[in-house]
Amino acid sequence: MNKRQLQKKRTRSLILESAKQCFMENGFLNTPVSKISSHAKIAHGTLFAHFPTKEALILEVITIEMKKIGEEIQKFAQTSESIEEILVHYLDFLIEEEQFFSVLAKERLFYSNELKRKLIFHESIIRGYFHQILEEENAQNISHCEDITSSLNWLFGVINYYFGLKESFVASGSVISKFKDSILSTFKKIIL
Amino acid sequence: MNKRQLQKKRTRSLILESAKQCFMENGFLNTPVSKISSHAKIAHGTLFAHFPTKEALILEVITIEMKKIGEEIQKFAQTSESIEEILVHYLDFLIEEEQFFSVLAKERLFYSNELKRKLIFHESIIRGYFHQILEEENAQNISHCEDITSSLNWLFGVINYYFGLKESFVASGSVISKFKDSILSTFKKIIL
DNA sequence: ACACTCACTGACTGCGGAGTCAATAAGGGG
DNA sequence: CCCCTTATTGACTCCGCAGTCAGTGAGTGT
Repeated sequence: MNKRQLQKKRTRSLILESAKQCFMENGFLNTPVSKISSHAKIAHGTLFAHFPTKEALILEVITIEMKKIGEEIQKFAQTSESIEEILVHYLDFLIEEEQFFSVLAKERLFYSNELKRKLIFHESIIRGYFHQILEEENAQNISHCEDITSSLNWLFGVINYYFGLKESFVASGSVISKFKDSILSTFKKIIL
Repeated sequence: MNKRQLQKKRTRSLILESAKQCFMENGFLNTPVSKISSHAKIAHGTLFAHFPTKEALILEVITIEMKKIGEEIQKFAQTSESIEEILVHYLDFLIEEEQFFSVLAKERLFYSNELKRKLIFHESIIRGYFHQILEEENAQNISHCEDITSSLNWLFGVINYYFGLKESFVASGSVISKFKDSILSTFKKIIL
């Protein structure tokens, strides 16, 4: 890879980093492209040489992040024995990336259909892991969850609720870590 | 009231009706003021003679709707004996006004702080009824809900989740009515 | 009948922000 | 060293939309 290609690649990842930073601070919709470019210390037009539209940039940022989650989840889905264990891991992961996810939770309902489909696709992978383990535990009589899908709706429902109203629940810091124990114990009630 | 005052009042309520209609179709944020005025068959400027800003109009529409809910809830809070009964009533009410509430659920996280506070205030009234009844049932050993507040977070969480992803869950018709039974049975598990 | 008030009109202004493009300069191939 | 390629630049265009305001005509009070 020669100097030019290297430079281009560096600029691209610089844009992606700056974008993620800005998006986490102000949300996707409230971040003008100009803010990202000034944050990355590049010209406004440069950004459009790398990404045809703002939408494409958002899509890329989210795709990258989702890929990371997918890998992370897969990792601890394989090493976790029980539904409780995998849920703990999942919540810990959300806590780590809470800034990003809370923005996502707040704005997801506004995105284009392509973006929505992408999000749903990734969420369905995560749901898949939970689903599978719950089925296994049902079979082993560890849990007795008649309707796994709707139980997971409750789970993702609260999580999104906490993310969405984060500011009402905590002045600063993580909402999920504040309610982690409560989430765990209530979810157990639902699946038992 | 003379002709003029009457006319003004009529125009005002015409605007409010049209606004609610347009908002339900396209959401608050994606409805330009021009669409509301053309729907109401009045001039663009007329709207601003009645409401100083678009924000004020949204606030008014939501306030009116919230008032209705408050009254409705109060009515059946007084006549309902058990938490299950009041929840059924509440869900039925949401089903009736689902179009409006699903838009609200999707966009609530984007509103100005004043609007958010207003929504939270109204929601807290509803929560209050549920809270009170749950405390009473706890006292009578009908339910055993250690953490009422967080149980209600789960409840409002799923409801918002279903509203937000409505289109993914049902092609047309009401999401809440589809999941009503599941919501009731799961909530019972949580509070018992 | 006359003057005045006021709801209503719609063309106009201002603004924020997405996307464009001719110009520039640095890199690479011969 | 020269010419071609290409990443970068930032001023500019375009667009949608919120909010304005001088003008109009019907309503009102005397």
